[in-house]
Amino acid sequence: MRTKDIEEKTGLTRDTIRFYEKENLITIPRRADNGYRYYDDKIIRQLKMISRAKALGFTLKEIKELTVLLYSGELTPTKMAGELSKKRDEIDEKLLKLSELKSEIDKALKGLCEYKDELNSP
Amino acid sequence: MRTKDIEEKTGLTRDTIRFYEKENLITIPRRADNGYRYYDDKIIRQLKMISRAKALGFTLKEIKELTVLLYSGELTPTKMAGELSKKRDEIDEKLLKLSELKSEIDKALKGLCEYKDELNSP
DNA sequence: CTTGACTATGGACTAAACTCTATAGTTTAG
DNA sequence: CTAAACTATAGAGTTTAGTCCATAGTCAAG
Repeated sequence: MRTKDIEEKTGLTRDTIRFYEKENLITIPRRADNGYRYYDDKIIRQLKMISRAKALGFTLKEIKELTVLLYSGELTPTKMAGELSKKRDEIDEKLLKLSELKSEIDKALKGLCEYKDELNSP
Repeated sequence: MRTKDIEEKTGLTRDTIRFYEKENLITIPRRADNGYRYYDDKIIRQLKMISRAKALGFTLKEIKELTVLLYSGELTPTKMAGELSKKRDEIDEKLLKLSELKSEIDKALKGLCEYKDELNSP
């Protein structure tokens, strides 16, 4: 898959993807004879994961750690297990924070309903 | 509560809090006679919410919208309900993304366990 | 062949979100 | 009282994460 296609598929711009390649966030794509990049499925998965993690407030540094863990196969299984568990904990922390935020909004919405009910009550 | 205390309570630096004040992300704190800021509970709640939302990938612009919704009391209930519902949807989207990320990590961890099991199997 | 759409590159530029600097007043503990 | 720790300010400086620019090769359709 070439650059324009992958822009569409991932929602990331060419420049952003190039930036990620330069920062070693993704596997270096193979090149055709004309110098064009070809992105295989693995890289697409990486980019989708980056896009997702970015939207969740992970820094590129953190995301890089994650992609190394998930896609590079350079770590020993023991090391990987340890690091993945840490990442999992970070995610649980964010899940908690999101739930808290959601609760706050639900509370405000509930307050609005009660306010409305008061307006409508006889 | 004065600045150093609030730094500790929120995990945000003085400069960051000042920045948020300047950007109108928080209610302007009252001042003592000596010019020192005093932060009441409402502001502490605001700062904690900002800290949380920031860690979840919301931009300061988005966070500002949220604090207006939750803390300012300037919007009509109908408008508020609409906007809060939108924010709630955004959070649900992030919850989904987090779950997907967590699944990917769990899958990798599971793969490691199975790899270990294979090593240990007779 | 031509033209427009695609691709590439390196490096300059931008925006968001702080962080630091220089200066100076106030508080607190010894 | 003294010195260190606290507070304040405005504006300059830094970091992160892209985005743009200028240039030029390649592809595809007419």
